[in-house]
Amino acid sequence: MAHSDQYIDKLRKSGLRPTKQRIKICEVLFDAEKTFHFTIKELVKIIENQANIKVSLATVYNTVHAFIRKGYLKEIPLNASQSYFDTNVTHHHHFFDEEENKLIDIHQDDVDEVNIKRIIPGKKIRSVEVIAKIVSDNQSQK
Amino acid sequence: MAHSDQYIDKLRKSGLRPTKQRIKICEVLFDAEKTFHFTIKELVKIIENQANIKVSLATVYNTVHAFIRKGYLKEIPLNASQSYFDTNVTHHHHFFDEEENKLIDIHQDDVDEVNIKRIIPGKKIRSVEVIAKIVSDNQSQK
DNA sequence: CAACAGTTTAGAATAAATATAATGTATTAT
DNA sequence: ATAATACATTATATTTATTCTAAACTGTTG
Repeated sequence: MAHSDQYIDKLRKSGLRPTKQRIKICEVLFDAEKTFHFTIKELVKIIENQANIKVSLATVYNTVHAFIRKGYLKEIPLNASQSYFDTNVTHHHHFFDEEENKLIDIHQDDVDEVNIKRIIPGKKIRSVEVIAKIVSDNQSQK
Repeated sequence: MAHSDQYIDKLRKSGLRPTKQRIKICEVLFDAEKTFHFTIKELVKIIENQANIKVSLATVYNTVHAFIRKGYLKEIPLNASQSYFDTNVTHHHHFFDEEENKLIDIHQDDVDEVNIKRIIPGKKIRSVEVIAKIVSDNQSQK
């Protein structure tokens, strides 16, 4: 299976040995047809449902964070009670639906390059993310 | 004191009665020469230092959230273990220094208008925020 | 001054995230 | 292969931010 090799590669590059549990996590994260957003809790639930194997919370946390460090996952900047992660690591942005508490991807092409004129001496920009909060548009009413 | 009247006004408009504790919170938040960022913990510490009066955690949380609802404070979208708030409610953006865990304002004029081409049916954009994560620029090294 | 509505508070409850320490598994050198 | 070693996994405990709760308090009104 070609996928499996990729997972092993990702794990090794993240400084982790390829174990059954970690490969299972990779399958859920990187085998999906589409990229998706998740919280740790949701990820654990998905694994539990699909799985013939038990993976502990701690392992999930550790593996996800190793992938974040390495850039295989992204954390979505959102002040929520739980952290949101994204398997889409390409440069893109988000709508956050405040009423349904749902994230929606905005493709990079749908947002003009964000041009920041200010610079901080000795620092460089590692990433730029746009969060657009949306709500129902009840323009008709009132 | 003219300031005091403003505080009472803000509290009333937020659906809160003007009490000693709440006015104290207003003083710390809205009396500063410059706008600033804070976590609840930091806010409590500032109040404790300045104060002749004890204000409980619960009161601080409740009051801050009432102000957020009303738009007198802004929550900064950042996936951190604690929530970050901003007394600057004008439209602006942030650098987040990942090494020092520090927020830096970016004035609206320093970022070109973010143009989002995509729309979500039935929804309207309530706010657009840019977060630029920055790290040390060790360009000299390798 | 008694009754009432709304406040404040300390402490308890909740929940996410992280740390710990014991047990389990894989790898290495022999 | 096998013993020795290094790394993993797990359940559980801990930590920390936030929210809830219930009792005590304050101030206003009849």
